[in-house]
Amino acid sequence: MSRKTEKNARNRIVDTALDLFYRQGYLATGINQIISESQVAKATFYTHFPSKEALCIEYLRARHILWMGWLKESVENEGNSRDKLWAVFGFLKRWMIDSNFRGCAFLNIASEVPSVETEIRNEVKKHKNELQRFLQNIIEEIMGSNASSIGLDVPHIAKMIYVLVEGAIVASQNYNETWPIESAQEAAKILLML
Amino acid sequence: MSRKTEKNARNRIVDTALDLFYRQGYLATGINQIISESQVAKATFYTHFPSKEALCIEYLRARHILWMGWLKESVENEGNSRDKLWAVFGFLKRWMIDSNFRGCAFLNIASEVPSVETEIRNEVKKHKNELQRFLQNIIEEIMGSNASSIGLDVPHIAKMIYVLVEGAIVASQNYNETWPIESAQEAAKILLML
Amino acid sequence: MSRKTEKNARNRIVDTALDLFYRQGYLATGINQIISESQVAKATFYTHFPSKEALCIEYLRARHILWMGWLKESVENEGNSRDKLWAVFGFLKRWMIDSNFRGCAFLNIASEVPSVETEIRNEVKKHKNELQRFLQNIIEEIMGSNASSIGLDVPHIAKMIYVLVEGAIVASQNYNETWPIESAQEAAKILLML
Amino acid sequence: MSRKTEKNARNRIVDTALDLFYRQGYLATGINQIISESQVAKATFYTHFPSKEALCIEYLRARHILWMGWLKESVENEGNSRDKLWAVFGFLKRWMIDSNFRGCAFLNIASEVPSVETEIRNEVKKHKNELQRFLQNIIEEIMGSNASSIGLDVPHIAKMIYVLVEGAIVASQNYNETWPIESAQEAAKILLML
DNA sequence: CATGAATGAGGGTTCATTCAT
DNA sequence: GATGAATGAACCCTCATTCAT
Repeated sequence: MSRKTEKNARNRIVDTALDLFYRQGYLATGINQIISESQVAKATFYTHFPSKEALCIEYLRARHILWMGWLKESVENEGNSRDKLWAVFGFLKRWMIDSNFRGCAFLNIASEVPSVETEIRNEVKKHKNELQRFLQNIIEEIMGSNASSIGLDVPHIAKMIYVLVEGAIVASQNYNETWPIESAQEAAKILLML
Repeated sequence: MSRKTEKNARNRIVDTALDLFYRQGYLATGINQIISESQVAKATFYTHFPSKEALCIEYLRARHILWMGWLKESVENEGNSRDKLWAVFGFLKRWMIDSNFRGCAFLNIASEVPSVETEIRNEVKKHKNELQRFLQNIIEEIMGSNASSIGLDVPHIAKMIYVLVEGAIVASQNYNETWPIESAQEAAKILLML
Repeated sequence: MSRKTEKNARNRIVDTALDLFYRQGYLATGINQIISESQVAKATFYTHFPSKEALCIEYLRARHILWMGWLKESVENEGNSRDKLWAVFGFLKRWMIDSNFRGCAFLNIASEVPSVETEIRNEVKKHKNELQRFLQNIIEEIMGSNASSIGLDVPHIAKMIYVLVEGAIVASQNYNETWPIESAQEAAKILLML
Repeated sequence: MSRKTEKNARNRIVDTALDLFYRQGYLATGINQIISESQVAKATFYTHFPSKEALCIEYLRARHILWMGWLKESVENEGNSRDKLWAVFGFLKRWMIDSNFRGCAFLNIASEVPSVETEIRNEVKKHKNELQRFLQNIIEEIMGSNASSIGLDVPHIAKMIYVLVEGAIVASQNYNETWPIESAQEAAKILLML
């Protein structure tokens, strides 16, 4: 009894999308491949999802839960708040390697779907908002609630760290190497030593 | 006399690709649209380019020259080396706004083409290498050749700045806002104040 | 109510292939013509056949059944085993005339598809194997199980007759005349009179 | 100095056609491949040949000279007229093996071009006529001018041998084996032992 | 004599979606 | 809830041929 067939059709479809949309890209993945790998009839697909775009939304939501889960797991055993931040970069490195440097599912979709006013792009923003909140919480733990001596407060620093994280991901994706993540980590270290 | 029709077929095709591949994406843009907007017969396209992918290579090379030109223009009137770096961020803001926050043509293509061992992805790497060199030259001017007091040398800092720039571009693209570029600029200021 | 439209799409496609692939040739017949004469949408074709080559396989199998049916019909009313063989040549003549001397569907395809290790060429071989078996059975009936006085046994003679039949078909096809079939029949008569 | 480039354009084109039309087939070989392998510009091709079909005619004529040359060479050292006939079958075997069992260039073209009233098909017939004449001459040498005891004269027997040769070629082509040529030879032996 | 650019028509194939059952 | 058949539009690419130079 395979892992896929013991689930219902809808779950199999989403699981397949999680794999194919991420690895091959959204546009490069056809409905035919999805239904074929999901072992689902074509019409069955359309009883569960009104369109390919609807599946994409579902994909992004599932991916969000998955990835944020990985992220949170990676810090939950760290007592020290600074260690949490370093754990984030450690996670990024492991994740990029494990995913064959495919990069961020959400930024990738944003590249494929230029139109901003779409539900897809909205999901991307929601994901990045939560990533920012997550990072800001850690920064807040590190810095305390008081602003730094040179006038930089938590939200400012958090945004810089967030930008570093994004740059680390896309640069690592481009080069198939992890040094950008290490550079970002070093930069974060400096920025927080204020 | 339109700007396009006074050129020859090949140039019209590349110009159209510069527009469409960037705005709509590589996969979302069909050969049919390209030849129709280039006012060129289908077979004419294929006398100039062996495949859509070959045009993509040409597109990336033309885009590289174009964008690096913009980048270099933006700093050439700055005498001070620090001002050059701030001019870079100024350029990024203007560019993102003017391009409707479509982001980096090269990173977008890298998202659409997951396979690393392709000529396309190679062009992306080459572009980013030159961007890194450009930034490193400015950092070198700023820092001088001597390493910073806390042991960070030019290449290290340059990589951090590069990662910040990448993060600024993709985050700005995602949010359709310029604050990530400003955050990156602030972070760069701190990193270079060592 | 036309003969074609009362059947389902798949049958209409195969029927059309039976006609066009045979009359015009495999390469000279495009998918567009097939779907147009089958009254079928292009995508419908590809729900039934993964490729043009797959239809070709189907065509060869259908043609095999058809042609072997004609061949067997032509001898089934002959009591005498020698008469059966002469009936074969009689059939060849009628068939070549009725088919406008287009010749053997299988040999024609073999001429169009040089690569031997293809499923298409394999179907050709299978057809010719069965034709050989059919002829050998008749030869066996004629000669009995005992070898001829000059040492030629059934399989040897059967192969000669088979080669004669092939030569009769292609020579008749080339000249648009039936005399090669008559020459082959005469030769067979001599070979079996041993 | 390669063998091809020392010749003029026209010869290079015909040489390329001799190779490609034979190996790949007429329809499967495009003008582009021919001009590319001939190292000739497209327009140069059309200054020498009004159409692809015209090149095909030229190809068939060149092939005719080539193949008949091989055939005649194979018998010219045989003193005995019977040995000449056996030499023909010996040649067929060597030729089929050397040509990778691609078979008769003329019959192959006849399969690809069903329309009988074409110059192409006419060239095929002319070639086969000469092959028949060649065989008949040998048969005549063997049998003398007097008819056989059972009333078969030279033209009759020659046609049978011709049909056997055709069958030997196409059957050998189909199976990628030489036994049909040997079967034809054995049959010829019997037919001539009258 | 030779040429690269240009062409309309068509090649085989896949797209996301809808339908009747 | 699930299905296979059917679809029009579009996919990338190649065909044999002609043209201006």
